[in-house]
Amino acid sequence: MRRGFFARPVPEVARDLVGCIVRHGDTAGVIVETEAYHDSEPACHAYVGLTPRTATLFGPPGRAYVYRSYGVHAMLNAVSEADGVGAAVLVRALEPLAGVDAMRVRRGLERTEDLCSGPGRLTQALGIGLDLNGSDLSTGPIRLEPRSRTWGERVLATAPRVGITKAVELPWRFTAEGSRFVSRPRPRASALA
DNA sequence: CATGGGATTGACT
DNA sequence: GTCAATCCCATGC
Repeated sequence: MRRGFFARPVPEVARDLVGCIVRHGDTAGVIVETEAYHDSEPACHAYVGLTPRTATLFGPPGRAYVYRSYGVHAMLNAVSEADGVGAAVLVRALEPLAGVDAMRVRRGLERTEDLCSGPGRLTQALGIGLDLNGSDLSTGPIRLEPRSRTWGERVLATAPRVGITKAVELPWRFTAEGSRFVSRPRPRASALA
């Protein structure tokens, strides 16, 4: 993925990442769900300003922001917008593409639909840990790759973001409509222009 | 220094 | 449907 891809308004980056590929080691998946976060709205970690926790968010675009959620799960984000702006795209669900057996071992599950259908699940399936916070998404170890040509046919849907208590009205969740690999709750789809 | 609160998940009623 | 696990960090005294 070109580095300039991420230096744009974060809702656009989130929308355009649906259909792209996340690769880590021998595992990979197609992104079917994302959410946008921006320091101007209170659901974003960067809303509180520059702190040790949010330093990666305010850094240059195209890096990974990986943080621990609920003391348990690792969450993968792609830092976006200009250096100095705190914004990122949360990757919420993947359709497994490669290394599916390794994903099953890491997750301790068999059903393909359960391997990567949630932000904490997909990091476990791909073996993505907190040590990758700040790493470059163009060079790896985590890499983001462009959409395949066939993806252009898929319909995109927008919905409110999941699991937040503030700025709940913003339609900044983006999903591949009809995908069985989107996380719960399934969005009530509204077509995106 | 103490406290409260999560960008969730999985197990259980 | 409800609920606990689990821990980092931002905030306030």
